[in-house]
Amino acid sequence: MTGDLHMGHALQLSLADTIVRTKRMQGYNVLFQPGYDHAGIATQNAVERHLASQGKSRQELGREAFVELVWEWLREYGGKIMFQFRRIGASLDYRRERFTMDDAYIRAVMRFFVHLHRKGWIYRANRIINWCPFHQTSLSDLELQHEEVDDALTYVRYPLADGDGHITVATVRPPTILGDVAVAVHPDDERYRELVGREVVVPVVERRVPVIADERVDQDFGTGALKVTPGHDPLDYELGRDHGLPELTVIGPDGRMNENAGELAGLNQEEAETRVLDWLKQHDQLEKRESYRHTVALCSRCGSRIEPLISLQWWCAMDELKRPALEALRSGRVRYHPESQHRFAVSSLEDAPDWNISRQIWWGHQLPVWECPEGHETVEETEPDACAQCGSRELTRSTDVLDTWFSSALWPFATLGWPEDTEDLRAFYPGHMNTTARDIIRLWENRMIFTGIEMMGDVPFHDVVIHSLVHAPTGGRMSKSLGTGMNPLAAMDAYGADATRYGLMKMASSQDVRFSEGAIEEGRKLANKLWNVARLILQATEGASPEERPRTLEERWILARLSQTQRELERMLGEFDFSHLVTELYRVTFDDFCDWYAEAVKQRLYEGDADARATAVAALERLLKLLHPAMPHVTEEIWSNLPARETRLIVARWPEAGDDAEADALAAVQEAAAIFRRSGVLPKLEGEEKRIFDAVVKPERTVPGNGDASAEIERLRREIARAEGMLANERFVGSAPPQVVEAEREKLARYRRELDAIGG
RNA sequence: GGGCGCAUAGCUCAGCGGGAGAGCGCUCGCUUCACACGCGAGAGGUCCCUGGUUCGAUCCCAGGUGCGCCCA
Repeated sequence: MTGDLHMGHALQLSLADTIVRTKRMQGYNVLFQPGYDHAGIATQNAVERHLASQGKSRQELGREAFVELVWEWLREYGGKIMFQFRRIGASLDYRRERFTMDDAYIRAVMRFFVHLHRKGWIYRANRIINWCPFHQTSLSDLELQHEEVDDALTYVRYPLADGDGHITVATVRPPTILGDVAVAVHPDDERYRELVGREVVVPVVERRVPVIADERVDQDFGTGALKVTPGHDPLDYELGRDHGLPELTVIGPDGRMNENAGELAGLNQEEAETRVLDWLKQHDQLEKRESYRHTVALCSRCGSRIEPLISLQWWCAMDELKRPALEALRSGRVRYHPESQHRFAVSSLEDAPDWNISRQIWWGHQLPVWECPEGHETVEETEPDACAQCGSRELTRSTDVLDTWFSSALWPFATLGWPEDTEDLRAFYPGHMNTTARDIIRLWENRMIFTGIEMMGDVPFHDVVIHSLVHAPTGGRMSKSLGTGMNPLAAMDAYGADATRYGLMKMASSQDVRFSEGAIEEGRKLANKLWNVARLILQATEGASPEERPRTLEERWILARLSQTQRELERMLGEFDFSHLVTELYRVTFDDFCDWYAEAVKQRLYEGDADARATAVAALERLLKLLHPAMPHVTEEIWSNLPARETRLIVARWPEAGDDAEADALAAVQEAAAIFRRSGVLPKLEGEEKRIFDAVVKPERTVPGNGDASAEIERLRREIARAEGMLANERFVGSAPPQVVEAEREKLARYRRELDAIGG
């Protein structure tokens, strides 16, 4: 909400808007709805930074004042992006803007939470979670970033309790030694077999802990002996749970050593590490340190190193929710495009663990959970008068808020008035398509699907288009901090919004794509070409009314060609093949419309041929309509200069694709032009073909290219030899499909005709 | 370690069983009355490597090499 338009938005809007505009022109009742989620952590982070710059903290303000400050902040800085959406031409229904913190939306979120809680699918439990020490909140697995860092691997000797030797353990986090409750080895590991069941002494705290055996230990990591710290490592947490070990935490929510750390309590981790290493050196238990490169989890918002921590959180059980959603994916009721992303979405959902939905921040939907002094929990959509169990009136609301995605999951129907039964819901739920990037599949798409099925009884949409990730021109991730970010607003300044849309769609082909300024330049060229050919036609037709009255070959041909192209475009749109779609728009404009049709008909327009003029305006209209969904601004502007237009182009009727039998009717002329331009040999053409050839090629003023007749003869002879060779091969003629052999014979005949025509 | 994907013209990328393509860049020629953000022509490629299947492989299969992204 407080961000600027980035490449991802621009690409997504370009794709979606192209579909939306086409469907709207085709007569569908289209809803393309804008809005924002409240971006809990990101927004709170921004406001806290602002506070910090004034030397204040949210704790000083208190919760209520802080939340009010966030609202002020949003009023001041929020919503700018909606103007940027307009600028790129996204034809959203801007009157219907929604926000996940609207009162009505909050009611929907409360309804959803209470619904799941009553079903028993929301529960509270102590588990190891990802803790951001900066934001002081839990994070879901999906809100992390992973980054490679250079670290040290420390080899530490743990003496056996009975005084006979030691086990060496390798760790990247020495301070967690204080929380060790065991040392684990692999049961098959010969080196440690005899030690299983004995005890070792944990350094610094000098606690006796058992040596246990577990198959999950990686024998090849470090020394093959693993220190077990259930309080501070996810794998250790599982080991500890399965072996009935205590869960000891030594690092607190603030990232500092806690009271269990004895004399190290209160130190930050850097200080604690120094103290632990000193102790180890003094006691000759530090075997060695070696450099070690590994990936660590960071908070995707602030970059702090994530602290795995045992914490009491609210969870949403996934087993029941995901079952019908998986069924919808497997049956194709919801289909991700391309197919590879469908498989990814299915496996992501299959593997989805229970969802940590609580966050310890202030900005968001506060949980509808009230507690009485007895510790009873009352869960209601609105504040209850008394505890449901003991009737106490001293109720305190939970201080946790919900994961932003928990509320976003309701977007497809909460924005339409749910839980009220509204006309909008009946008209627009379920929707049809949704488009986003791959990393949003697990965060949002899958969650909208199971939420829609659970609350609405149907999926929220049927097609999900996963578009490419746009990378920096150098290939890596786009990143503001690396200076490799590309700004779509700058691209629009330099090339225009239509060109930017075109370029982004051109890039939307493969899974990952490098940002290419050339693609946007191509879009600008197309817009410019279109503008100029429209000028030609408007100037040369003197206000003629559009009407398709084809009298000549080039007119029958261009109308057939436009119809054929339109069918191709419709097919590509149906397959969400945007890259080929815009390429086809470029081709039909430059090659068909400008280079052939416009050149061929130009003279007749100047001469005042009424049929030619009416047909030219009509053909231009069809071209504008085909281009409009991809390039709305320039087409609308040209359209506004057209005579006798009945409406604005955005709501004009999509054309009916007509007969395209004559779509190749210019082939002979085009072939002749190619030969002439290469070789200077004038072809034998008559009647209309001759007239079109002369008008387009202008042989009297054309200096043939670098080739000459002999080069052309040479080329054709090579082709003939190749085709003859293939057809002389009995195994080819015998094994290849008949139509392939036949095609080869036809090509041979054509080459011979052409050779004959130029006198070879 | 697991998953997905990519390697084709100088660059960005299409094509994916029967003659190697586009746009940009480059070279050459065009004051053609819509457009030089233009028109026309041209040069430029062991289609990553090694095997296999096939009458035929850039395309299918196996292995290798080099990259990118996501997740442990």
